[in-house]
Amino acid sequence: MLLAATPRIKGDPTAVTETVRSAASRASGARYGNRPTMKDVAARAGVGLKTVSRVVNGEAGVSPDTERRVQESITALGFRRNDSARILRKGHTASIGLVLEDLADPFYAPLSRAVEEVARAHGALLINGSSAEDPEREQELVLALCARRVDGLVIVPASDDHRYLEPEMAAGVATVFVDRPPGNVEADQVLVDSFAGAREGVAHLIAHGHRRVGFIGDVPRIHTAHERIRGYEAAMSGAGLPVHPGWLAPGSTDPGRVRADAERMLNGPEPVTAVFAGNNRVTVTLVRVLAELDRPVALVGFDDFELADMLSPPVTVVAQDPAQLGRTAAGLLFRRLEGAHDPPCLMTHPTTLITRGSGELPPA
Amino acid sequence: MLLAATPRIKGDPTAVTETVRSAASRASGARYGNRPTMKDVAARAGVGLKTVSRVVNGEAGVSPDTERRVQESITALGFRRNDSARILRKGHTASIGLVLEDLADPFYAPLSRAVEEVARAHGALLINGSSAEDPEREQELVLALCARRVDGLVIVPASDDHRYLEPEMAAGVATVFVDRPPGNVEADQVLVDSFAGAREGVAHLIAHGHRRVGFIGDVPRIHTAHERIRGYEAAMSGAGLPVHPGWLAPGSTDPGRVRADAERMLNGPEPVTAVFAGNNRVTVTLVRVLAELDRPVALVGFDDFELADMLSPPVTVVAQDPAQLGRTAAGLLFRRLEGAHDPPCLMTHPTTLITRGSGELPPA
DNA sequence: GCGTTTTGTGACAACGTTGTCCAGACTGCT
DNA sequence: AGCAGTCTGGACAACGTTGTCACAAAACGC
Repeated sequence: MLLAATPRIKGDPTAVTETVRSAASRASGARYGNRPTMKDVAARAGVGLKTVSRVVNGEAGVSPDTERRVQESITALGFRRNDSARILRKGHTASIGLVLEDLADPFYAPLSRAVEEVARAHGALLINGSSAEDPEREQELVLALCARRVDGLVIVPASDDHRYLEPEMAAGVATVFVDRPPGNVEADQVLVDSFAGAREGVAHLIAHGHRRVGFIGDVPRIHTAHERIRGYEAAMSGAGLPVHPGWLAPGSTDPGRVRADAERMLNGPEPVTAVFAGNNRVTVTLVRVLAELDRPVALVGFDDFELADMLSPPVTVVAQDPAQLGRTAAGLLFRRLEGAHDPPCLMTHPTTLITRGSGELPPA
Repeated sequence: MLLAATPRIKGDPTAVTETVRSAASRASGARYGNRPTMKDVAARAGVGLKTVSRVVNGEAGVSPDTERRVQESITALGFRRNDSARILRKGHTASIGLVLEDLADPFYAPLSRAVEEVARAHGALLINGSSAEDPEREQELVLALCARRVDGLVIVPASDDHRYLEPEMAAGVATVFVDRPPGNVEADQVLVDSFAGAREGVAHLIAHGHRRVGFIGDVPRIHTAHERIRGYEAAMSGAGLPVHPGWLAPGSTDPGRVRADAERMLNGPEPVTAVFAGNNRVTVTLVRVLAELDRPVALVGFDDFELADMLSPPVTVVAQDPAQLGRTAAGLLFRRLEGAHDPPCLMTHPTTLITRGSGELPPA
């Protein structure tokens, strides 16, 4: 039978579809969507419901003989405990939620992985979602997770108002904010010192002789972006340098936007000799833009990224450790879940300037 | 109150911890861990339980006045429907599970994001976990997801035997395998033609004059790795070229291992003039190794990666589209969940050779 | 031999929701 | 006024599990 007539999976015009028909075509007579329950197991083993529950949960007080019968019955029926029912009964879910901007972003992916690792160590599962930097979508996701009764939440906020979380937090959902602070709510926060990091990065450029330094970063609505702008301004004014309006270009991380603004400040009336990039997305685009120029322009980027050291010139960065951020946040969360009742705390991680070459280029 | 005395979060010796005490210190009198239920809402609104259910679910048959009273009661109590109970009652969870090797791997992160996006479009949440290439951990994760009664599973297998999934699949858990085929089970599969891709990549090197081509890839236990080895061998033998035993180096993707094997085949008795890298992890390490040499060695890598075009020389790759893979797999999954009953199918995506320079270097 | 503990087991209610079914209060019609 | 039909609302059981409690049988002390 060919699948040509079945509805096409949208968006994969190239894939070749075949029908699989391998080895033993099992004639499993099991009913679809109708799983055995403890009651079924009990009936088959000729024991009471509760006895099955005891065996499944490894509780004491079951004779070896009974246990064997129950186990046999379990495997024969392919029984698996329904955790939904268990959760309903026990009141907690052994799962935590993670909401961040983009799961696929090289900055957030390690963070996510680290949170997962900590969750696993605590026997919890991780449900995660990407907010795509959309406050409404963040809220929608977070509340969906709350409805699932996750035990706790790790949030990289896209929204700047988290009052919608108040009833949830009051009801006992532990919540930790990472990378950016919450709005209008008191909760644990794990942040990076973006201000100091950006200031150090820009000061580094100034120390290498630059007086016209540009900044291209994310939209200032985002806390970290705002802090990095502040860091840039502090470094410039700290060195007694003016900031020409064309040098400061916050906006989306869309490569087109970044490129346009970069070209404007590189070819404008007061051309910059160095650029500071507000995050790894911007840095990557700037690497391309600067490579096309015929004169060297210094570059320091916020966030480290893979192969930064293999580019020419190698890229100097203000590095942060996203995995560490995730570990810290998740650690904090589980400490709360285990009953820590300290007032909400703020943990600030420092950044590290890694000099590789691009940030040490002298002004052209 | 200082937190210095509280248990330290392990592994962040550098972070600075403070206590947060901001704006309005809310004196919320809500009880902890004891959420209002529909019953509570009903009592407060002076209506029946089912009426609340109707309002919450937007069902018809509630007068505007009653609805208003119920809504008021809901917001006043901070009620949120308990989806655990709902799931138990309704029988499906509107969530799917994704198990892959490493959420943070630049190859899998976009795949994961794509699956999430499709899930979201279908109103489902995504629970995911990393198997870390450990078959036991894969099974543990998958079964935990089944116990949560996810509606479907997308799996990048680490194991080569999925008979443990039979009862689950028989019970109606839709399952799609991505990137690698399942073992001993019939199910939908979304694969990439690794064999053809690798053969094309190696043939490309041969076409540029190389006769001593090395292969460094992942452990052959992994299906894709095995296929790529086969592709390498097919290209070599297809061109009538011998394969010196030292030229074929499958193993872990650990940089140390890759570097050691690379150096062996570059400096051995029959030094290779070109290397084919079995995946993006290997390619990245090889870029570093080759950059240290004083002679040019050609390189083609399986998997595209960010900034490959900005290295010197720019890296020629056999590209696949992980996001597309994820979209296809998730699409297939939801088609099943919506009731498609075709026999299991196999969708094979082709690869694309992207020539950038490193694969077109002539033999030294 | 009796009472007393210990051990193994099961009946039953509860977790919070939704589906079914029924009842009362209207409406509009003869 | 009487009747059918519609609209609104609620009582109740069920989903599959676990905690509580009670009860029988076996094991113990005297």
